[in-house]
Amino acid sequence: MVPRLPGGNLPQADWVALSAYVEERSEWGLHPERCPVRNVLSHLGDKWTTLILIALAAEPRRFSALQRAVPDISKRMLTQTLRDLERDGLLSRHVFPTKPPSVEYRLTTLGQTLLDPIASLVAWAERTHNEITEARARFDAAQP
Amino acid sequence: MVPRLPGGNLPQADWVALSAYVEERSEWGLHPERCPVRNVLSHLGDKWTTLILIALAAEPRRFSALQRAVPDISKRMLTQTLRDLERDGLLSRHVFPTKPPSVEYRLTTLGQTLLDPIASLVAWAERTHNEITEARARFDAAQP
DNA sequence: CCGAATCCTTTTCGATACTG
DNA sequence: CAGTATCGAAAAGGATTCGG
Repeated sequence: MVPRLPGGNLPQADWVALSAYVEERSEWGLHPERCPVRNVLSHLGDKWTTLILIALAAEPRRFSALQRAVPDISKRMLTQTLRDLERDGLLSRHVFPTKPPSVEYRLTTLGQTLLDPIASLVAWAERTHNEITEARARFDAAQP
Repeated sequence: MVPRLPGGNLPQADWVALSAYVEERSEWGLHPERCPVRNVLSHLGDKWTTLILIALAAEPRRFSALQRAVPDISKRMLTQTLRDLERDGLLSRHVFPTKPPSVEYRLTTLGQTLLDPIASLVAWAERTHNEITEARARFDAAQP
């Protein structure tokens, strides 16, 4: 049994895919660990991961270049985020034995495949951020 | 000047869109607040928002139904997440004056438009989570 | 230049108890 | 049923210092 469309005007592919996903997993809901979506989202969920991936979209960059691309990240968080991404196989780290040493980070093939979903999110954000800002203002104005 | 492709085999649309985005904003980098992407991502970044949106993809649900769909969320976080989504205009809240009262949440038109990017992410997660798990194991095994 | 280590603050979240 | 209020634990993040 396919549930009815919420508004009646949404492209099918989106909600069908998502509700199918939820239905298939209804035995254990969206439980943590066993659920790949939870796993991935918890990753992209942190403050910096997606920004680093975006900064590496066009070309490999060095540590200091990444710091300039994301101006308000600390060295600590940049190091940690890069390590996590390397661990997941989304980027690779290349050390050049210059003096002083330089280190380059580049997306792996796997990492590049994530750019498509991210680009989709970014485009959505640009399209809708005015509308969202207005919605927030309305909501706050209606509050006692 | 368009930067060179990292691997040489990525579909153009993705990285072109993203690097264009970064280049355009290079004056102020990806600074917080002024940057819609930061704003949106910080939202989807939290632990529950995306899961709630997925749970509402197919049909409107009541508070308790949402708790069943996302079994490990607390009432506190469910309330808070729903409020934030309502504030952003992504879902609407409908109170039915029954006894005891029931409250239904449904995606707005704006909220529905976010399902497309989310579905893209979910699909990516399903495609790649095996590969990511293996990458993690390799990385951890290589560690002293 | 790149990053590890330490300390400390802020934010997020869960448990519990209580209300219309 | 659908929340609110309060508290404390835990995680995330920032500042600083040090080293290869």
